[in-house]
Amino acid sequence: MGATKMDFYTDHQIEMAKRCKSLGHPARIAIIEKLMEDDHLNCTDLQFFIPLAQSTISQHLKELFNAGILGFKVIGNNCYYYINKDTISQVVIYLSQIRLLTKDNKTESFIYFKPSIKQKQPYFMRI
Amino acid sequence: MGATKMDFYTDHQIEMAKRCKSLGHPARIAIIEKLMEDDHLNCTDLQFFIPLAQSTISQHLKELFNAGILGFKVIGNNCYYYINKDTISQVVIYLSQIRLLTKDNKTESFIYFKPSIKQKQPYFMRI
DNA sequence: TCCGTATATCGCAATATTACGAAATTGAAA
DNA sequence: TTTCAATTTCGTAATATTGCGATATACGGA
Repeated sequence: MGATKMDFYTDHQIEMAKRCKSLGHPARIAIIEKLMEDDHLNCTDLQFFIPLAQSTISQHLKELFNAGILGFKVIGNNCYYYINKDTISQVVIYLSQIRLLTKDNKTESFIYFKPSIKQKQPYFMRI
Repeated sequence: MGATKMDFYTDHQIEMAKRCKSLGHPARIAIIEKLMEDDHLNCTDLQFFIPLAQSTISQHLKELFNAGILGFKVIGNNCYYYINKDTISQVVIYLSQIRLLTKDNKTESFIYFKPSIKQKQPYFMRI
């Protein structure tokens, strides 16, 4: 279908997914890395660093803004986006909690190939 | 087009985007939260917690596996996925660096509405 | 061996995303 | 006022994602 079923999930799950999703495109990662170096780049400037049309970059900026990852300021006719550190922190805290609260899996395992399944990596089987 | 231009980006950017993208769906967030609580759930068990078809859950598990977020073990006929803490750590470290290396924007600003633009939030204008 | 369970894969339909060029809007400059 | 530059929005085409049912494969037990 392509349409995500939304009625089951919590607001927090939906919010975290939206934030991660907005980071889930290499162009948007590249934009963030550029803005990290220089917070005085406008949409036009970013065209020189990322080989996409200006309208496409604008769309990516909008998506990052809608996810709360970026904010922006208007100076005259120029629009300067900046990284919203608070939002990044929230994602970092969430993922850190996932990592911390996940139990270590100390079970011994050995490599086991399940022949029918076309995975690129082998299965690991616990005895 | 719908097809991401890939030739420009670094491997690291593509990898980070892939990892974030795999976290960018509420069903996959919900799966991870369940696996965090209990690492002994198989695909069939997850159906009781997440209202999606088994084939759909299997697809989500595969995507998380392909992004390196999950690993799995086969015991008999059951397949137990577990959270790959190392991968989560890598994402945490990457985002922490973004946050740390981003300069604080101390410029004063005031709220400014640009009437033509249908953003939900006001623009901020630096004097 | 045959059957049931678990799971990945396939095929399909509906929707979303990505990308671009063109058009519209605004502020600033001429 | 007219023009220019910056940016968002629109329209459109190509591709990707999401979700489901059906199917195929493998394992374990009867």
